[in-house]
Amino acid sequence: MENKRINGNDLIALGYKENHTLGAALKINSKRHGFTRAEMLAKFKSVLENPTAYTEDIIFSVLAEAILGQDVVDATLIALNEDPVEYTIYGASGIEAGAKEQMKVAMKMPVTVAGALMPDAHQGYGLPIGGVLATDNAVIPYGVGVDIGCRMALSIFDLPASLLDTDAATLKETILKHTRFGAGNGYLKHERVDHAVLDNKLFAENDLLKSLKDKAWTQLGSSGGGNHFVEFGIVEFVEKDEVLNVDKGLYLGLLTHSGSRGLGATVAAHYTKLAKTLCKLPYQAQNLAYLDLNTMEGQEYWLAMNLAGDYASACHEVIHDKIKDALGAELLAKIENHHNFAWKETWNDREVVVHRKGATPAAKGVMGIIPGSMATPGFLVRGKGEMAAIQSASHGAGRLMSRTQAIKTLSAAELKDMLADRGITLLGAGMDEAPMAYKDIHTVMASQEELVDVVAKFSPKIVRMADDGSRED
DNA sequence: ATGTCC
Repeated sequence: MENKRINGNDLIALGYKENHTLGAALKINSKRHGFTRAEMLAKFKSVLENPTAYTEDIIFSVLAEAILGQDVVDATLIALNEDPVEYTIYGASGIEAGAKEQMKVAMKMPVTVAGALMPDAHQGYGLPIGGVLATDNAVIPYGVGVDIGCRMALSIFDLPASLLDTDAATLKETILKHTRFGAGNGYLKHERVDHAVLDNKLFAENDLLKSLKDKAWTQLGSSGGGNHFVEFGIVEFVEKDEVLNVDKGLYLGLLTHSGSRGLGATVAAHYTKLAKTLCKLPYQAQNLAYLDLNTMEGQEYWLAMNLAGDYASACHEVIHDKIKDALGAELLAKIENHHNFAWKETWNDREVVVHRKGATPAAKGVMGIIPGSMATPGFLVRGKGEMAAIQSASHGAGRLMSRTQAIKTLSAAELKDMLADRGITLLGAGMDEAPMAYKDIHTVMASQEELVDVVAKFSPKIVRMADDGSRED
């Protein structure tokens, strides 16, 4: 406690305003410069009270200048509205305060038309994960998320789910052979496959994308890390679905979760930085910097975002095709959806840009997939087109604890027992992906009954994720 | 999420 790191709240308590001076002070504090916490707090108080005395100070001049100029700078910033637009929260009691605070800031943005918070929401950069935001002709790179086009795909095969018992070894080998995980990982030249997405003319027209094309090729059909997975499981239809034309029964399914790999990450980083230089917002809203779609930069991002989305889709397609061919299976149905993306949609008779950052599109009749965790079911759903939710639903159960907290507190033995108990084979994965680190999917689903109907249940049985070394097999 | 800071 004595030497605890000084944070924004400590500075606000000293009288600092929540603007760029806070950032300048925290940046200085990050080095501490040999001062104790108490000495540093006294310094910060003194600089705030008499900034002119510090304009030549080797450490504090940057802060002093920021304080002296703050009124001028604040006047040049794009102002937030005083009153946030009202928005609906689903499953509010299970959502951390930080996510709601972030949403409130987003609702004060001058371009904001409407918003909604999904029941799996938690804090992110700018817009919370599980946040849906409709804007007027503007796109927020951090409203889409850093993994542009992160998405789900489910293949339902014409094979009985009993193969998971009778042919488990073959299925396990098939996943291991045809998937690749880990940050930065991809395929060697002779292992690569081709896909029409690589012929997109943007790879020749946009300099940034040109520089990323080769990496995109090497990573085509790979899965990456974090919460991404490829898994076999049981697809359960309790009754026939007339639209999909799938009979009641238990089928072998392949479910994948991944995004646009290095390509999307680089696009996101580039345009977030660009948006921040073009769109100067108050401190609390800096990560919500937006690009006007009537500008060249806005158009460029829109096209690059769509390419990253197509690329993410292609990655899933490659994985599903390889595995379907290896099994010699036929497809009964295939369902897929982005859950980190922005779309032009009509909301209450108005054209808006809908950002879904960790949210499943759920327009009336639109199908989507909401995964649980490695050891809990996911759901094939059909949207109800609820306008209060901007036609969206959650993109999963949502994290209950941070990755670091999960690795520090959860028991690997407990996870092992749970997997054995449920008959689940886990390949790779770290403790941060243990089911105990996630909210209860059933509670989350109950919170969004107005948003989606459940069509089928998916129970994971053979799960592959990136290995981060925090768990022994 | 991301070769986890060009």
